[in-house]
Amino acid sequence: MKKISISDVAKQAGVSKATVSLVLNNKESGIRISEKTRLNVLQAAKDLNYQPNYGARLLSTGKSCMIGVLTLNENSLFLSDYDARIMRGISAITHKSGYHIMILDEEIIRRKSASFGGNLVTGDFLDGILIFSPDAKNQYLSEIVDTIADSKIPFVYIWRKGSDRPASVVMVNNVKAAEAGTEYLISLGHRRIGFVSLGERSLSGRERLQGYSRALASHGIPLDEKLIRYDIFRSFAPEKMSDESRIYDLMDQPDPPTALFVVFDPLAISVMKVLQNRGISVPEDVSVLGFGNVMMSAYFNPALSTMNEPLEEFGRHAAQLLLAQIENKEERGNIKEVVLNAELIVRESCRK
Amino acid sequence: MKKISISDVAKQAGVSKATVSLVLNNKESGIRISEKTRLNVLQAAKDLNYQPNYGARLLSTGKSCMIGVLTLNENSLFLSDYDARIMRGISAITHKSGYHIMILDEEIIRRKSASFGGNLVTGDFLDGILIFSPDAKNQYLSEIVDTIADSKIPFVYIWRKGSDRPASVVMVNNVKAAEAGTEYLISLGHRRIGFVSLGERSLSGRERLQGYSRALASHGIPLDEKLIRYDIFRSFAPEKMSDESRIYDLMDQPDPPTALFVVFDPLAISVMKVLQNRGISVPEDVSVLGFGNVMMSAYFNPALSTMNEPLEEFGRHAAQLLLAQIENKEERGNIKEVVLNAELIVRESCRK
DNA sequence: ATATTTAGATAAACCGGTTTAGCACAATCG
DNA sequence: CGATTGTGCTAAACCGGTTTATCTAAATAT
Repeated sequence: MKKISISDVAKQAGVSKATVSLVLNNKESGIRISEKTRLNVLQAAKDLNYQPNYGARLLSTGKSCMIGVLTLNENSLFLSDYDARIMRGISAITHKSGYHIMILDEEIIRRKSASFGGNLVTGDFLDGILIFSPDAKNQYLSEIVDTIADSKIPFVYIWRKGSDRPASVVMVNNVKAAEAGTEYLISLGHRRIGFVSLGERSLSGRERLQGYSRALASHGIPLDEKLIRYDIFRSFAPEKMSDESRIYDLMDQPDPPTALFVVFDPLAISVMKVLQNRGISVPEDVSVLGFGNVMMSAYFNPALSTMNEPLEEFGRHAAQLLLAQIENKEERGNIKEVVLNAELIVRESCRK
Repeated sequence: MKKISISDVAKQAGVSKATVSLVLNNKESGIRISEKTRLNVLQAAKDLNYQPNYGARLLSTGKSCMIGVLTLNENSLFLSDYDARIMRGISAITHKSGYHIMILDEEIIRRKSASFGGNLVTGDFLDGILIFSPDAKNQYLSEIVDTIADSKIPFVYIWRKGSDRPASVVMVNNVKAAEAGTEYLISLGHRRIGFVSLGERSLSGRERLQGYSRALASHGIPLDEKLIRYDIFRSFAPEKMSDESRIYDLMDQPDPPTALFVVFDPLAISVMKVLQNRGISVPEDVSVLGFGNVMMSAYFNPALSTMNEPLEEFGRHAAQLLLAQIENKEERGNIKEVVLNAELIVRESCRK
């Protein structure tokens, strides 16, 4: 039982391949087809349950209707619901326009092998690419972006401009969000506010520090280096965490913070857990504000108040920017920046 | 600047297209190429930075080296790190073999549209499909599986056999795992053990109930219906949760449970949170055992003891089964069942 | 009645690979 | 030395669509 091809349909309908193709794609090209023939072809296609061959169409049109989503955080895309929310935004848009999504990783792009379907990027397969820029400078990124840019496939950055190659980008205003978060803590009456960050290489961590500083400054609160901590745990995954001492150290100071602004929710939760186990209760003894609004933040006890990044919207914007480029080729090079704001979600972890 | 095609390489090397193709794919076919020509072609390909066109190759070989991952839980694949772990297992295997992964959803498969790249399944694009069977009977599933099966694309089920159409499947032994978990609670000295499940339609919930019952039976503990709860919250997402009364109700009985076996980690965490807020502490007053080992279980305070499903392994097995079918076409129809065991992870939520 | 336009359909080229039958020539054999 | 075998390569068909220049017949204009 062979697959039905367009010729089969043509034969069945008593017309040519060309006619079938024209009818099935019914573009408003100059070419006109009589209603009778049209229905005839449609019927034949239906009778035979004809489905166009993807490869053939790809070859002749050069359009795969496929966009790639690239992440460089090894294995980390989808590691949390965080990325998943972005993906949902992306797929909402792409699916509506008839595009499919492919997951890419560094390895896929760099694979040079001519065999095995070749390289999706250089093989001119993908119609566009969404790049999740890593939070820290990544040695491979610019190399990979070069490959992509050279192949002329349109792409857009998510999170930040990830390389010198110009392209549209959608990002959060980290400074502003951190400022707003800090303002919130200040409005609650806190003046000794700790700042707990990821590694020093984290770009978003740095930006958020700026926002934090700015908020303090605008309320005349001096910035106290002793309240700032980077890389508090070697890893904040509870299974691997080892050095809780560095959070004790923060709290055991003479004039300890009454509130903590932690730059990433999972880290904030780890911190809360360490505090609780030390007998310091949240929010009674110390308030904790997170950033990111990861799923588990709502589940934790106390539920973590946090800055919510509008991730679905993120994905939607990114997809829209990309599709616009794919569809109006003229507009290429017309790069745009979309900056979204994070909003405070008040739950249970801040008080006073 | 047009893309380099195989003809360009042929011209450059002064040989025919056929020769170039033969060299580049260097199969051990009967056809032999002299070393001199081989190097010559290779050099030309390199000089021109030739990359084979994906669509052309797909058309002529019929192999896309692309496998689809289908989920029917609307928007729920990747909703948690849970699925992400399976994905990691899958991609570990598929990437090694040079396959790419595509995310599918119900909508993509059912889309009949001939335009827009057509239907990936019926368009004969995918080399194989992995189906995440939903936990409850799904009205669309069998319809979709029919489409897939009819198209002759090999597929394998993940979680359970999701339709009448035969195919290999990889699953957890829910009964055994629940039995082991319950045994653990019994070994801790508990005799009044509550069982908290998802909706009654949840298949895994039912299987786990069986295991629970079996463990009780084998220790001569009578099954007490009053200790069993389904659908305890309308939704266990904290933001939407409303009726905490039903968990109070469980604990307020004359002879309340001293331990709770909850069939899914996020639910277990919600339960713990409600208990804590009621002043019932875990594990001091009541032990809680979960199932699934979701990421946040390790983060919660107390860290949730739970039955860990070997999800990466799951993904790996599924991918292997699928690739085997794709590659040895003879072996089709040779369906296999892989049943994996969940293992207990002891953390902080059970005591006594 | 003839010239021109137009509607409707198609033949054929094309996309860029893979695959196979067969060719030309060299090497080996009887 | 003719016959056979083997080596190295290629021409050409094929995969299944899309696209465009062209053709025919009917409709309209002159």
